[in-house]
Amino acid sequence: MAGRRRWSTEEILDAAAELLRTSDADSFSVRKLAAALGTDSSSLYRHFRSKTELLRAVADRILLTAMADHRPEGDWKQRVTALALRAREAFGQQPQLAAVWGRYASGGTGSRLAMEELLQALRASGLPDAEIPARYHRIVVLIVALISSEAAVSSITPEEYEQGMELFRVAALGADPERFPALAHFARDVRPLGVERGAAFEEILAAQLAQIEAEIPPGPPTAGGKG
Amino acid sequence: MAGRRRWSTEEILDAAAELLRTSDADSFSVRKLAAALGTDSSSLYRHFRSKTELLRAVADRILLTAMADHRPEGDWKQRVTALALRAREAFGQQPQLAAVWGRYASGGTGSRLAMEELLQALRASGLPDAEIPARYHRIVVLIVALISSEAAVSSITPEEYEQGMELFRVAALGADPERFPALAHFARDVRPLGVERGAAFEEILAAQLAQIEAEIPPGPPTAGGKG
DNA sequence: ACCTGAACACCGTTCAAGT
DNA sequence: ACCTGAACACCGTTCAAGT
Repeated sequence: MAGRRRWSTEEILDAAAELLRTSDADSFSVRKLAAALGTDSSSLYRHFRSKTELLRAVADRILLTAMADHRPEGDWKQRVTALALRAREAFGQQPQLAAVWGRYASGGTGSRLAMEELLQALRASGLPDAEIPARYHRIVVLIVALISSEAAVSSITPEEYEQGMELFRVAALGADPERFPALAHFARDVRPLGVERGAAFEEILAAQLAQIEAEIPPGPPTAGGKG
Repeated sequence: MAGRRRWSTEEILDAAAELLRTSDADSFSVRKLAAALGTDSSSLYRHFRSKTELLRAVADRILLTAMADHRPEGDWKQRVTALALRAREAFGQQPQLAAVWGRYASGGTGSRLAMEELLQALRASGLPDAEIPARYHRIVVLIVALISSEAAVSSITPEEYEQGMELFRVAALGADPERFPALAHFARDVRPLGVERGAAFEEILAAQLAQIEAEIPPGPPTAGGKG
């Protein structure tokens, strides 16, 4: 096994995923990946046209892993929520992948599994087929935005975090009550981005799903009730 | 005027904003900014501790410009929507700034103006003061996520866009109907991220605001009616 | 035919040496 | 006292020259 020289595309993706998982913040690079594989960065360009293409493939792999053992449960809203939380967890501490995924989507098998589950959940909602693509699009835009934004915020360094908190404190607590009456009034209660974000994610998604539910025309209930 | 050697922080911010507005996608760099000013990049580090700090200051300036002539109109939901659309327009084609803003927020005067207007709008909604900070946070998280995500998606190059579209087409149109029945069924109707995003932004925000409105306790209507 | 060392054209940031 | 040229430690990507 030692001194191996040839690497399959699969092995490269695995190594990249591993490096992304274990390395700090934004420190992933093609050169470091090559070094971890004991080869030169130039040889990786035989497998991928660019760093983006490589990261896109890794992102799909992450999604695939997250979706592989996913079993839908509950009503359609619970299914969409569970799907979103899975994706969120998968990309949680991998801001670079979340950013790539957020910009280009992934477009592989992982992506297919996620698309399929979301579409199935929407079909189970009772929405007519004609209404589903627009709602699907809205949900995807929302989930991708929330996940990639959250990952970006979570990846700032402690120093950057402190700097941001300080700026926020100055902006809020130092606001002139004459010019900024509402801000001065709530200065001690408002929180900056990135603090206690967890709940916001689910609340925002729930509001979107509730809105879609309100648009469902009355009809026979779908199967799944207890009695 | 020619041959000037000293630059104020203000002038540097203006030059940076100008360079960001006119340069392509991700091509902004400290070195290019220094070159545009006719100086060396090292001299800029007297004014800013890091590139992030510089960009954060420029982002706040963008927000300040967008908010300076903003006059609130309509009911609280219209005010929040107008605010969100202003910010969206301001950061629209400046993905680097949107990314920095999305990660750290800006924390200057522009930020204050935006915070103030959002808080005032929420107060006008009839929500009790105690409920406002949590709703405020939800709205901020949502708007920042949508704007920075949209900017990121909009900044991909034409080649990357085509690559992404091709991946999406393969994933959707090539899906095996046995394994991916819903995806195969909707293959021609679903759209990838970044296509016709405009409507989704407003729909998602509207759903969130409707949800918040539903949480408002009954009370005397606020002023503003016609008759 | 396949692979890769070395190079190209960049980065952000620092600091010793200059004026 | 102030400024900055040159350097440090990196990037992603290409391609001629090697085996």
